[in-house]
Amino acid sequence: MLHSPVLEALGRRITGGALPAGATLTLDGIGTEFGVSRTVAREAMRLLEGLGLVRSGPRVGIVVLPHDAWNVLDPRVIEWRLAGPGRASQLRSLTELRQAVEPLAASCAARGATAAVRDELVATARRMRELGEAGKGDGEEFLALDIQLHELLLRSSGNELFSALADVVAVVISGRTHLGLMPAYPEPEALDAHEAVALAVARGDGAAAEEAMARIVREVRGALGEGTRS
Amino acid sequence: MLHSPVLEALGRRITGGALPAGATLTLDGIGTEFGVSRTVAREAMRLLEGLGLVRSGPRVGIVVLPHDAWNVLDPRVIEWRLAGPGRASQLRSLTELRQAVEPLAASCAARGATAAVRDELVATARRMRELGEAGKGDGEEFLALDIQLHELLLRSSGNELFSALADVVAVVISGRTHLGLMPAYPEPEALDAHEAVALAVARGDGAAAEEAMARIVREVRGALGEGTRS
DNA sequence: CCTCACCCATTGGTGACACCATTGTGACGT
DNA sequence: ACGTCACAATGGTGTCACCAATGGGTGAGG
Repeated sequence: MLHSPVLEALGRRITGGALPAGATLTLDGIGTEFGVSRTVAREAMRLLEGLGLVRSGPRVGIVVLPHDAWNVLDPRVIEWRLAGPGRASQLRSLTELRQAVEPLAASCAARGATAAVRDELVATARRMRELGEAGKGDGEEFLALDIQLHELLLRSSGNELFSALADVVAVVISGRTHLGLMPAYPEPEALDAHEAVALAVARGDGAAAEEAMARIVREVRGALGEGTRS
Repeated sequence: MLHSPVLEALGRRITGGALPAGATLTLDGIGTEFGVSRTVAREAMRLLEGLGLVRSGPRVGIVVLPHDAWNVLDPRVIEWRLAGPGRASQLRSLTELRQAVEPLAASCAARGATAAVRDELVATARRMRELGEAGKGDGEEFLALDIQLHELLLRSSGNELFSALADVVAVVISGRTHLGLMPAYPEPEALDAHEAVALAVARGDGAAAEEAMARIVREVRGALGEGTRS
């Protein structure tokens, strides 16, 4: 897979704004810049076209499209934008999406999760409380548990569209701690809410799970929304 | 653009289940079947790979991946699955996603929409009521208005991720009437709810907009959830 | 029966080529 | 001076023939 370098570089360059909408590229240009043949440049370009980042036509070359034509829900586009400038804005959009999706996903999981998943959820929440109360709320282990809990919920929702967001949510959560936005001692309410979700799902109480998850996401949103009012 | 036929055909075949997970293809096979060169077969295959439908490697050919590896949020995948068997299940998943996203989007739109959009929303809702009470709830014009209202809301939410779902929601809505699931005389509650959303957004009342939109989507879900209990 | 090395089918990547749509330019006429 | 039309340059689209790399099946050997 030799496109990776080309695709990655171009994708990041476009989503990062280094190549603004309306900028044009040529296959030969790409080929010579990356020291790669026309064919692989073409394939990378096709992928970019599939992501809605560019449009190509004879005589005009490869034109960068405005951001409202992008497939902003594609994991690759999300990752690129999360890595470039505008990371904060992207994080807010994603958190808003989480706010919409995760409560309902939790409610669905309360109806559809297997017994094994229910057990794992409460065990995870319990472990999170232990670590949090030990002042390790900003550590890798706490992060891994946090991700695991949310991923378990989304994947057990019985809705493949929610499951598809699990990776994205994982990236968002890890982004928050790696950006140093997590306190060593998490808010007790956050710990309570995580445990409440797990327990509600375990006993099949969809409404309670939904409400507790809504509390979690609201807290997350408040934590990173400070100062960046749109 | 010669990949379109190949990409479309293969995509539909895979998402439709005609090519089950584990099935293998070869570039030469694709080329001869569609009367196309290896290069374009390769590019079509790259696109499919980008959608998570297949994986390709030397000596192994192109293998179809299980459905949990698919980019189920990609508009093309959604369209293909909506056209094939499993349309009903896909429709339920999408409606669940709408249930999660649209209420929050309406709430955001109440804060962010322009004056022009607010006016257009109430005009659209009013026109829907007229048509609905005239017994044209299953017609093309009513459908167009319904789509317009939801699209305006999503696009005015100020969240690009919600905006990206506008096309999908449009397809879902149109799918419902084209499948003959819309009554000529819509439920009065549905008409009321649409108007309530428009008015709430117009006066900037996010909570009311959210609540009214939740009513709409709940009604939709009930309408197509009958009989297909999972 | 298990292990391991080898073979070869099939993708990955390259370069050269013909084709054609689009666009910009310039000539021509009014 | 301005509009129209035709032509040529540009750069993507599709094809072909070729070589390199890889990895799974196969068969020999323990």
